[in-house]
Amino acid sequence: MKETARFYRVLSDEARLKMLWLLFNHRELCVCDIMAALEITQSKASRHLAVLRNAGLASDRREGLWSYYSLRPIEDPDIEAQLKLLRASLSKRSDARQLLKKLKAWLKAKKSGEICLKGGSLIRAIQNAKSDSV
Amino acid sequence: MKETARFYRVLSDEARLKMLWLLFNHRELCVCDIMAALEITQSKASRHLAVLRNAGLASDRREGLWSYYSLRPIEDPDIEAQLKLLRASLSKRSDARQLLKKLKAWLKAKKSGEICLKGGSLIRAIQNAKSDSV
DNA sequence: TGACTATATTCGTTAAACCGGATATATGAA
DNA sequence: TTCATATATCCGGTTTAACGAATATAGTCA
Repeated sequence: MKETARFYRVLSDEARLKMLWLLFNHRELCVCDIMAALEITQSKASRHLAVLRNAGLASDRREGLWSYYSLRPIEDPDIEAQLKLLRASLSKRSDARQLLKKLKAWLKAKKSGEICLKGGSLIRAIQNAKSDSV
Repeated sequence: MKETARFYRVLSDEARLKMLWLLFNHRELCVCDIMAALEITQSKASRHLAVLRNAGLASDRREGLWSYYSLRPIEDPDIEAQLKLLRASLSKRSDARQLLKKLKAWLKAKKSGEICLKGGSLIRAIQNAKSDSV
C-alpha cells in the first residue's frame, strides 16, 4: 500500500496538478509553456515535471533545445481511472479553466511571434507575459 | 486547485490509507482496534485519525473512555467517486486483505475476552498481540 | 570556434510532515 | 476522593519536500 500512497503523494502538489491538467488538454507542451501558464520559475517547472516523469505519468521528448512533455499511456487501469476522475473533477473548476485560457493566450502569442524570442531570452518573455496579466 | 491537492495529501500517507481501508470494511472502529491492526503507537493512531477527521473524511463518537471512528457521508460526488475507486483498488491488494485479517483476529480476541483487559492496559494487550503475530 | 539559450541539476536554506515519549484530559471504578 | 485507563495533544528531534539562485549540460547559430 506504500506504492498507492506514493501515487497520491505525486498528486498532492498544486503545481503538479496544474501541469497534469494542462497536459490532459494539450497533447504536448514544452517547459517554457508550463512556466508561462503557471508563472513559476524554470527550476520549479523542470523539477516538478521530473517528478511526473519519474512517477511514470509523463514522458519527455527532446527536440533541439526544447523539451516537450506529454502524458504517458497508463498501464494500470486503476491509476488510469483515478486520473480520468481527476480530469473530470478539475474540468468543473473555474480556476482550472482560467489556467487553460492563460496557456492558450501564451501559445498564441508565442506562435504569432508577438513575443520576440530573438535577442531576448524566453525567460524575459515569460516575465513580460506575467506583468501583462496583472 | 489547492483544495484538490490538499485532498490528495491526506491520502498520501500509508497509515492513513490503511485506516481508510479498515473503515471501508468496518462501520465503526475504536482507536485501539486501529493501533492493533496497524501495529502503531497510540499517538500515531490518534494523530492520523485526527487528520482524517479534519479533512472531513471521518467522524468520531465518544462512548465512555473509547472513541469510535467511522467514515463520514461524503457530500462532494467527485470525492466520493475517488474514494470508491480507492477502495476498489485496494481490494485487489493482498497486503490490504492481510490487514483486514489481522483486524478481524484482534476483534475476535478482544470480544472473546481472550485478551485480558482487567489489571492490564490495552496497550500492553496490543503489544502482546503484536508479538503473537511474529 | 565562441556566444547564446532552453532545460536539467546542484546547492543551501526553509518549511512541512512525521515520529515516539511525555503529559493533559476526561471517564469509570473502587 | 483516589486510582486506573483510553484517547488527545504537546514537545523536541528527525526526515522529507519544496524553493530560488547558481551552475552544468547540450543544442543552435554566427
